[in-house]
Amino acid sequence: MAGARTDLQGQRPDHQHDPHLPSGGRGYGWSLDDGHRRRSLPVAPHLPGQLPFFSAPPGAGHNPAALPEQLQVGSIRQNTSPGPHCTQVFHMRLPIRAVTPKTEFAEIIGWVHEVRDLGGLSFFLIRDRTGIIQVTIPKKKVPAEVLDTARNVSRESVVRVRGRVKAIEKAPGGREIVPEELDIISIAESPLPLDVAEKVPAEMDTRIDSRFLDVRKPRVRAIFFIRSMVTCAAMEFLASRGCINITTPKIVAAATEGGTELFPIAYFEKEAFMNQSPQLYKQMMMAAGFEAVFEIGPIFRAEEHNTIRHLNEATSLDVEVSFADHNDVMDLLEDLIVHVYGCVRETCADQIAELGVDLTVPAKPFPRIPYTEAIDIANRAVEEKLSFGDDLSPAAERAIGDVIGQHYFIVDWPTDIRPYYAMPYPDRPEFCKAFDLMHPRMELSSGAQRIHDHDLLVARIRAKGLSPESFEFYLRTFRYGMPPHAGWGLGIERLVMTMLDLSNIREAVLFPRDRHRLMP
RNA sequence: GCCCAGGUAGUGUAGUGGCCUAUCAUGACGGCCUGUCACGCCGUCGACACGGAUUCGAAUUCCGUCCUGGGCGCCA
Repeated sequence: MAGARTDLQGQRPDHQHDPHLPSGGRGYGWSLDDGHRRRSLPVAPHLPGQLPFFSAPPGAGHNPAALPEQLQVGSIRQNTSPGPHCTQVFHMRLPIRAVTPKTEFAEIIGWVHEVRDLGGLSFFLIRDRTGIIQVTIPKKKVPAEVLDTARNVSRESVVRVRGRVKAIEKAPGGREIVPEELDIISIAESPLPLDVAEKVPAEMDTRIDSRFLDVRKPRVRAIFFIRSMVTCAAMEFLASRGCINITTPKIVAAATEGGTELFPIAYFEKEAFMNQSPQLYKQMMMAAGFEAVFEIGPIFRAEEHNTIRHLNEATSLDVEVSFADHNDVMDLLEDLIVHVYGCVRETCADQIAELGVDLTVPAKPFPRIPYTEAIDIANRAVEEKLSFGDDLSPAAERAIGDVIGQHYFIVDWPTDIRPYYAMPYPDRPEFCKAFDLMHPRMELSSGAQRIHDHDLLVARIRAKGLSPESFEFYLRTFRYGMPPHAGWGLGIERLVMTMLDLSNIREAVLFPRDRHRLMP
């Protein structure tokens, strides 16, 4: 490992700082093992259990006790566990956000966000995922090595800065570091494939080509921090409601539901497909007696669509609950949406501010509009009139969304345009207990009470022109005691997209898979 | 699958037959500058997707290829 040392670090006398790696057994080369540094560093910047950058800012009135009861589930909101966003897992350096005007001395590691050279004075903005800090270099006052390194550093290089913190009104965050040491840990090539400082915009295509750089932008990173909170909050919420977290196969034998196109793959000597939905498997877990399950996982659709709201690989949050009907699971879905919005609002204030969105928690209950009424509303607004049995066009969805102006359900769909497993109303079988959850912009989720009667299910499969034989692995679970059940599937990307008012669904996924893109 | 729009320095753009060895911004490089915060100023560098055609002359028109964006369809 010692041989790996490069001349970038050559001038540094302190061997314990070798950034090249975890020297054997003791963890990180940067661990705070030097007596002097231990003394000079501020008191532990990480309060136990604190989420350094997800916690609400001081004075923001973070008071879980004041929240409506339905929002007070679990620990994420209350910051009692480190959680997935905690920066304090490693102690190689101080997270930039933890450097305050009161900090005396700090060592930070981050990316060079911007450089402004004023001649005798130059400013470096150093960024990590917690924030940005200004490093000020008065050329006549810093060591010659620092000056030398500062001359050679390029934007987006990773640098280590160690120095005294000064409280300066004029500096961003009211503080800056004057370096005693400055090392280039990893030099960035130039020019950059896109401008991380966001002075010049980049097209989505360029951005995805260099997604690792694109997500360095604080604005883009904020989307994914929030997405993380969305899924964490949803999981926590569902667990609190007694749902069991399951995973189901993504490689399946047959086109199980008809309808959407599947991606074929080679599975040894057999043909197989990428699964379009966990639907059949989560229903099978009702037969297994799990009573309530959820899964967050990928789904694959081989449709050649080319729109800002479709992906060929998406993330679905699927829920299935026994001894429940469509109304019960709509209530659950509504509660989940409100909970997730609430969690994001409470814990991601910085990210919301970064994105400049107005994130209001939707009010319960969401209106439940029968399909026939939805058609009427749409027909008052759109040119292309819909008739009974038509699915809603994107224009119709938007027209209804404009009228309703908030999240809403469309209920009581014609049985013919819903999947075979949707439960028809016994007294009017042309309608079924299916629903869609709509955001004013688009569909977020669809679900239904399912058919739990074997023979009725077989009849419905036949009526759809499908063959019950190819569903035997599924149908047999209905012959040994299948409870009544209901459930839904929710598109995570669409949830994030509508929550943050993103113009393109690709913004809500790190590495989108669409009609043309397979890399990176 | 159908339709529409597009491809110009690393990035984002202007440019609809000669005014273009191509505009502006950002960037990189060099120089000046001690409180910037999209720092400022001076200078330099860097591009017309590919192939063919029309024309005295093509970034610009036409044809083909490749690539891209979007709408619709499709999408429980």
